[in-house]
Amino acid sequence: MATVAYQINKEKLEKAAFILKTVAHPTRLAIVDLLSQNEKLSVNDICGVLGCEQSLLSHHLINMKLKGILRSEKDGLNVFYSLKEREVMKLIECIEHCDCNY
Amino acid sequence: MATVAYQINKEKLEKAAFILKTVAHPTRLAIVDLLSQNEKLSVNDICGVLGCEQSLLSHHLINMKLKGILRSEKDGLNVFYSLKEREVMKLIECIEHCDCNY
DNA sequence: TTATTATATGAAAATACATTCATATATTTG
DNA sequence: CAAATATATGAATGTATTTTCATATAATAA
Repeated sequence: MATVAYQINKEKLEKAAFILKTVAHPTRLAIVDLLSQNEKLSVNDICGVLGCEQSLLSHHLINMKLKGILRSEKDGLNVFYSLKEREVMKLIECIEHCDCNY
Repeated sequence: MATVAYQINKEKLEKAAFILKTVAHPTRLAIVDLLSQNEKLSVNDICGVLGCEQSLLSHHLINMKLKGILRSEKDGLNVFYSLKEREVMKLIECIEHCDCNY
């Protein structure tokens, strides 16, 4: 075996995997996509557009917020979510250029 | 609720999620990273570098190959894997610029 | 103050994914 | 051909993630 130079930061990869995992779900990707096109949206807005069950959507949103991808602000009855980490938008674009099997 | 323009291709997002999921794992990310720095490596090479159990590594590699991210070629006793879809390298870089919670 | 609406919460059930282990196959070497 | 080496396979197990459901909370409106 050739000696393989390997200087990858293991922590870095674990962090990357952690974030990727959060986004690697059709509904959550759709949320990112939606929020990249709309400054902020209420849970209900998103619910309506995605046709996702309210409680399930809440779980997703809270999870994404917890992981630092989204932020939220309350306004009366509504809670508006927005992209906190706009970098993740690029993931979708990046993947689009892939020519993997599906 | 404001009418939200939503013209996202659902299929596109499902495909993206599918690929992201494949890569969203520390070991598999490390494999991508390794193979972005080395044209091709045998299972054994990777095993040695990552300190990953052979059978588990095989599972990962075959899975990634199945999903079109890697390719493999046999040479005697060895099987060499290489990146088929080099675009995925960019995912790691992209994520690095994120400032999410971890 | 009761009803309504929007969102969150938590536990349970369902599903998917990762890991291990024992073993198979295929190739090379003595 | 037997032994050794590299890789693959598949079933069993363990673990994590997703979904559902019933219900709670909080804000507003009647």
